Amino acid sequence: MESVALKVGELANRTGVSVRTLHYYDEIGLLSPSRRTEKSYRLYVEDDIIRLQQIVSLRQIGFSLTQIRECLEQSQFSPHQVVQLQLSRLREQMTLHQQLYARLEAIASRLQSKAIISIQEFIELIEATTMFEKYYTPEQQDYLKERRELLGDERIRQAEAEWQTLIEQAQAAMENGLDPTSESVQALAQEWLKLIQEFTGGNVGIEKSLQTMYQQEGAEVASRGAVNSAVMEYMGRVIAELKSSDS
Amino acid sequence: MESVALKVGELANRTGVSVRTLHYYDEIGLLSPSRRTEKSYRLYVEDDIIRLQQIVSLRQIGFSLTQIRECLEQSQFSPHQVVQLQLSRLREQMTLHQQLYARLEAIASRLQSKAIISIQEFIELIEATTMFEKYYTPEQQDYLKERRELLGDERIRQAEAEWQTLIEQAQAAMENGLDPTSESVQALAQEWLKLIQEFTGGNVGIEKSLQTMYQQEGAEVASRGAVNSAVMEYMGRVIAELKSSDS
DNA sequence: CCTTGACCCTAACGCCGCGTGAGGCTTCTA
DNA sequence: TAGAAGCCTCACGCGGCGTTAGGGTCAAGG
Repeated sequence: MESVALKVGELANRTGVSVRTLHYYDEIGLLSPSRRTEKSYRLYVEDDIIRLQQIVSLRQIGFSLTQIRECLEQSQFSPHQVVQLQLSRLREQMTLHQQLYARLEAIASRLQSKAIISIQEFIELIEATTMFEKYYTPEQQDYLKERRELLGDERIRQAEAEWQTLIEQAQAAMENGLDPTSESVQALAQEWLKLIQEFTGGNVGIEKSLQTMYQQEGAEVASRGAVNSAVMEYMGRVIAELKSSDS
Repeated sequence: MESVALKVGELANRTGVSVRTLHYYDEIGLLSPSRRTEKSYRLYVEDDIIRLQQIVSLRQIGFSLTQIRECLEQSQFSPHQVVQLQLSRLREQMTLHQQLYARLEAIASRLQSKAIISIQEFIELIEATTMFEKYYTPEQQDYLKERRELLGDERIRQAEAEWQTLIEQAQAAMENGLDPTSESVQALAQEWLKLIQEFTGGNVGIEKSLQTMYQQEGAEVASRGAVNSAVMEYMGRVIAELKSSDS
């Protein structure tokens, strides 16, 4: 039974760890071979190999090299604690990733309804999505996602075009000083409310969140430049009129 | 309406981006302020601020600075594609994390049944866990986890002690050259099988996986040093004898 | 005996996205 | 007029190696 002593390359081949990694571990003093040849070739004896396997094992469960060092060199350390710590860190990471994933998915699904999109539009979409996260509860977000799928890309594109028209009409009405009680403006308001209804599915909570968003961020930001606050204020009056005459 | 022009600190305060980050973005040419004072203070005008917001938005959905640069500076690029790419990368990451999490959880749950544990034992536990992943299907792993919970920590500790005893007895029997058909050895084999049964719950697939593991890795590795292959071979013969006499 | 090719060595930069000083101006406030 | 606050430009540090670059060593083959 002669003593085994492997050179870096040999050890690397057997363990699947790269030569550079072994060099590095030597460099930082995590695993220095017990022996060297007279030409200073690294020679790893059995104990070194065992230590390497330990390092690899600990690396596999996501430990950093610093943690591994502490774990191997200090006799007092609690696996229980360290594993729990590792788990909680991982959980944090994972929830962050899940949030990111949800965001990306939301963006992806909305991208589908657009055929071609400019970078500017793309970024506005991202901003809108993150704004949504601020003002809608997760449940509301799920609900809205369902609604969008239910309506279909086709209808969404249509609705967006209709919005454009409605906003232009509202702007024109306001600039022409039309009375909020006038018939044509009231009809406009009805269309306006119908579109919102279609979007919210009549969900009151969502309408409230939408209102909050417009109040907090201002009409320009909330609508991403589609409408300005003057028009919103005007339409607010029109709608109030509509509702009071309604009752 | 005078032109807005913010100094770094002001911009930093308004956007929540750190001064250092703004410096860095300037350094790598991602966002260089359009103007400077004569004392070379950075002055960010409106366009710069817009660009910063775009950068922040893209960063929020996990884009690298390089990606952001490409996205902003090249007119031809497909948001659809990039988002899909990002999603698939994230999915990969997430499955890796989930695997890691499962590993850590498995280790944590087995740590519970040990009161105090040495580093060496801890590492052996890790190795055992990763070996399990190799030889058992995910379903089998779930099943075994359930079994362990069902048996309880107490019983597991007991069983491990019993194993020790059994192995010692088997070793002694072998060394004393006891005949595989002898009554005492046959009784030993029955205990042996009973313990395995308790662990596997009588699941045939799991017994097969266990066998495969012992064959592929060798008894010493598979049992983590608890038993050597000579004893395993001996007990194999004893058990074969038991089964043939059984029928 | 000499060459060739497969190894080995050390040293040092590169990655990514900044945080954190150090050392020295400028600008605002008391 | 001083001191605080804010600005500037370097430049190192992090983690875990990959990747040259430039040079020795060793066994086999011509």
